Amino acid sequence: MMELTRKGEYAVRGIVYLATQPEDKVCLLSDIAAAVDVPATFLAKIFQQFSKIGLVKSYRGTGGGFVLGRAADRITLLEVVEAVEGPIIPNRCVVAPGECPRDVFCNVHPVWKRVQVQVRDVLEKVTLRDLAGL
Amino acid sequence: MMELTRKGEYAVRGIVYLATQPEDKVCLLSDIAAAVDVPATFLAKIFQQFSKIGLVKSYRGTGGGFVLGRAADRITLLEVVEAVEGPIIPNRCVVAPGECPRDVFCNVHPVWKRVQVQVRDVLEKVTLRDLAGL
DNA sequence: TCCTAAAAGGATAATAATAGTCCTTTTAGC
DNA sequence: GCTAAAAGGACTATTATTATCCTTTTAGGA
Ligand code: SF4
Ligand code: SF4
Repeated sequence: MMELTRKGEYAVRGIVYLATQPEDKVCLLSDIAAAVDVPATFLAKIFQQFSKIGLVKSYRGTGGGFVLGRAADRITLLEVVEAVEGPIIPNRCVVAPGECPRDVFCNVHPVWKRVQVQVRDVLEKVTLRDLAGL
Repeated sequence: MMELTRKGEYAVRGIVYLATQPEDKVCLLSDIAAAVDVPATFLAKIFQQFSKIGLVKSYRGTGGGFVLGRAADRITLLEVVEAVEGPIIPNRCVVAPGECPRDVFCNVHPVWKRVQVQVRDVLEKVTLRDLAGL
């Protein structure tokens, strides 16, 4: 239960690797993929998602590649994970009131909410700089 | 991400309902299923899992049904969830050292461990008695 | 002992999600 | 115009989820 998918795992690996590189260095997707041992075509999709929301900046054509969209200490693990896995939702009822008709009287509901807060809290306190370990 | 499956949700609903009943009352699966709005055939499978590990006691034949295997305040939400969803594993590397060859130098690894601890902690502190709301 | 109630177990099936691959298109540098 | 590299789209294989249905076992009661 609550397992990160490969996609999520690959996403973290890839962007953490970027964070270990000099911040002005434009990295090739193929290099990143090789370095973190992820299928390049799959990682491409992931970085496209990152790019759309500005987590990374991409340059096309010769000399192109990727750099972080912000300083490594201003990107949290939570952002990275949510970018590819979607929001942290331990149970559908936490997403919005009314999702489950039982939520008005349900005592379990607040527990899932608590789980959500705790997980988000852990992930939010970790930045790419922490993970790069420099 | 981290979403409980229907099975898990149904499992919680079903056993919480049992906890709201008088503790010596043998409840029919069909009644439980109707009360918590879950397909009876599906809930049957879930309660079979509960039964195997003693979370509920089952009686077959006429007058049969289910009762809690222990007092409601001695069954935690964690146990219930893990019974049907398996252990709380935010990422494969937390299950055992060596699962991922990178874990020796990986800074992300301990974060997932922390997530695991936090989630387990929240769920462990809640018992069926709390959830039954009596 | 036979009938009926009820859970246990097993097989199967439809749908959705995951984990990719491959090909074409766009963009940019030389 | 050639080449490098990311972006986008279509497609596929595998696995997990969400069930349903049928048969078997167990037990109670007439
Ligand atoms: S935990 Fe309660 S509110 Fe949430 S989905 Fe389950 S029954 Fe509904
Ligand atoms: S978080 Fe680190 S140790 Fe865990 S699977 Fe990913 S790379 Fe491996």
